[in-house]
Amino acid sequence: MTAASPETDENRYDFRAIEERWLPEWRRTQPFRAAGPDDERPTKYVLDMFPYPSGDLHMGHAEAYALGDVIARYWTQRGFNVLHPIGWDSFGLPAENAAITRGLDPRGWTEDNIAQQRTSMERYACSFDWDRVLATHRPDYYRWNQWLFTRLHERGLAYRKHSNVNWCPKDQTVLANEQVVGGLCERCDTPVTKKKLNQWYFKVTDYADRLLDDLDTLQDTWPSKVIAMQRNWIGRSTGADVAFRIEGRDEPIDIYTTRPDTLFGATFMVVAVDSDLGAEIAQRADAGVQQQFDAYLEQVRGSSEIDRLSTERPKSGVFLDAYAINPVNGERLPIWASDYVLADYGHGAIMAVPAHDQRDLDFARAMDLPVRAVLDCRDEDGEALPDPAESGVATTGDGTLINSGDLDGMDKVQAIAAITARLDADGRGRASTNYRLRDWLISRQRYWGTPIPIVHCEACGEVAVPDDQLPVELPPTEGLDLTPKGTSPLGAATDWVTTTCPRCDGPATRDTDTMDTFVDSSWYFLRFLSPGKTDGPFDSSEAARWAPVDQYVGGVTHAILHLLYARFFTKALHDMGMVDFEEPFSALLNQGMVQMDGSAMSKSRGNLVRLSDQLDEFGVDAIRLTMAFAGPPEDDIDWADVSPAGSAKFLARAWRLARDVESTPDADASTGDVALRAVTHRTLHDCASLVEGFRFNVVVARIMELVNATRKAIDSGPGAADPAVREAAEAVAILLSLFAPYCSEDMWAMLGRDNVARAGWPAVDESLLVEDTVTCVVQVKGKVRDRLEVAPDISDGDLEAAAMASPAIQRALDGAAIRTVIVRAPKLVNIVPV
RNA sequence: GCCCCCGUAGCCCAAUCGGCAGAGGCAACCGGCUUAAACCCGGUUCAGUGCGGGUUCGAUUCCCGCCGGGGGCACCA
Repeated sequence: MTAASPETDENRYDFRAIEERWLPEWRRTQPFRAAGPDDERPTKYVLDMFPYPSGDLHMGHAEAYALGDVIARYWTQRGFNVLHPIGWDSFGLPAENAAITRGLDPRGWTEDNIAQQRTSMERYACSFDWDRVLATHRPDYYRWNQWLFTRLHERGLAYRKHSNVNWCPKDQTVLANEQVVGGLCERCDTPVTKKKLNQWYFKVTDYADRLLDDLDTLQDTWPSKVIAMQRNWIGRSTGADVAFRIEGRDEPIDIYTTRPDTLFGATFMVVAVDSDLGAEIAQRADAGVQQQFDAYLEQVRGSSEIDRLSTERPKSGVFLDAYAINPVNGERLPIWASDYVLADYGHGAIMAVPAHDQRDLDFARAMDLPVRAVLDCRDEDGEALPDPAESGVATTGDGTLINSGDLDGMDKVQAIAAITARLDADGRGRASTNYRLRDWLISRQRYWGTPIPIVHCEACGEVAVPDDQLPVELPPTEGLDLTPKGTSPLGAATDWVTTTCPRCDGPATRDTDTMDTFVDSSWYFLRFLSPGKTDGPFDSSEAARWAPVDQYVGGVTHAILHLLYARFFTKALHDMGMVDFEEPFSALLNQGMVQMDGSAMSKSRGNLVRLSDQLDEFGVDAIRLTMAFAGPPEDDIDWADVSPAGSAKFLARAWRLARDVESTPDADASTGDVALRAVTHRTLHDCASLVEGFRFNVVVARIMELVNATRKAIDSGPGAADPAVREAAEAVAILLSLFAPYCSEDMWAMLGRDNVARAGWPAVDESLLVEDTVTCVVQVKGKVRDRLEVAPDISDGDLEAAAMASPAIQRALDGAAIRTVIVRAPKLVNIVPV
């Protein structure tokens, strides 16, 4: 039975009363539990990116969940068994910072926020399956992070290495490459520095090609922007490795170049100052050179990442008093060390071709090194481009080879092929591919994260914690100083750190780093499928039934980080035989951000709009509707431009339709007013494809039209007792159930029915979609001169005749001879006079 | 510097094989209801699509070049 009988209602729309009526009802009935394997309906997995529980929900959440809910509720109405779960990405720095600054327990703080957010989500009428909630900070979740880590470790995909890492001096922790934005810490905007540390990595680079190539399969279902960003980020480039013999060194040095065709133009070599190679070559030189090198290295190390990133900065470097031999012409090339060559890309060394590379040219001019053009480059008019040595502008385009021995006269493509083949034959080089993408640094020197399940044993080395000893739970915070100090706070938990080796039972210590929280979110979509499973991270049969995610919804802020990592995990799991698909998210919708007066909302800007205030003032439905109606979902919404009051007014208007209906639920719609029925069925028909195309703003506009038409039918048409009016009002309730759950449920109850969310999409009567006449536009020379009402199936010939017979057309033609007549029956005729 | 997206009424936005520039809303104004106001109801005003070319019988739509806004990458050899 329904919660309250509509007769007791006041005669006007009161969103507070309506919310109070239905919220407890839904809490009790849990209408959005996903059905089990016995259910015959096709499945649909709709997933919203799970939130970080940093406080209560804000306007951004409200937008994201409103849009995700439209999709989830739509597929439910279409007869699908929908899985729409929610959880919390609950490890991370805010909890730890609250612990430090306010002395709060991170667990308690986190759980309190989760409870608050959950209450708000329920009020917001999110159609989540509340039986599947998960939170990544709970041991029953992060246990499987650890389990997965050990599987990756077994396969060599999780490894530890010493290297220069990004370091945030404020958070006192390392950062992944992806978390450094413009040389600043993504979280706190502190300039990032470099530090040499022994850290854990996931070998994402092993998957670089697949991560790049499989983007093609997402072409039609992911925003092109996100695909472009991922392509950019992976940054695959093809070229060649070339081996240069070094005087006084046994082993040659490999360099990587994308332009082997310019090999004859190499006039010096540059090694990265912070590479092992640079140090080694400097060491071979005399004390004076060494000293210069050391001083330069120190200077480079001390400069911030921002300085280093500035491309306008003058080039700097040190000559190492060493020489390389160009394999194609035997020339001696001086070797320099500089910071413009990166240690961790390619081989940390380059051949410099100043004539045809701007960076090399800048360096050559600064250090007074020779420049030799080996390409004859021309502009569009065939004029020779100025000599780079004179102009200071490198010619980086294509050109005909010159000064290149027997390669002279070739074009770029021919020369690259020829020289690569020759080097390969001589064993001095080979075709090669490089990536901008680096391995994913996952260790963090912080407390609130998943402990890395590794034990360090003097005898056995790194030993993975066996499955039966997982989870390695975080020690309590009591007695731990969580203040960032550069080493993990877990190191101070002596009892926790001290352990025995799982392999030899000897004394051992636990690894004290915790995992990047992006590990947590890389596979959570699989945990939702069997959140209570205790003998594995997820159930394979459930995965086969639901996964991959059919529709993922979230902000574009995660276009690179989270989505790339989740894709990597999925591919790794695929290779372990745990899932049978290679991409986690079949379709992706990025919603925009909610702004105020043209800029992001923030307390400091003083333009913060509080969600709870908006909900109190306008009601949940009006806010949800406003989010959907504001514009295309991927566009940003400026709250100053939209009208939640207007949405509330519209909902009241829709609600009154149901109130005014005078027929009973068994009324036969087919006997109703045909004109109104046509509008109803046309709307239902069009809205389906509009929702599937994420054109939610247009859907809302169409519902508004239907409401207007129904109102007119009641007030000045066939009247409130006509069955078509009931049919229309019911269609409005069902359509509105995607956007305004409370209002539509109340309408549905007034219409004498129960549970609008499961009402089902009404069958569209195709015969009502055919119009009996169409307005045909008749143009003379492209200008509209007349309109004709014609049958939709009129022939071209009849239509042309009708058009020519029109007095208005004859007047417009004014006796002129006719050159052509274009007929597009039944909508248009265009007559073109001579 | 390279790449991607977007410019339609005062504002948010429609116009989906190139075919009547306006579906919906906000704001403004007028009228009805009201003792009055709000609510509600009805109605009206407002752009020729950033600019310049091109293709076409016909361009908001396709092509080229600019201008303006947003975003990504950027010393990655």
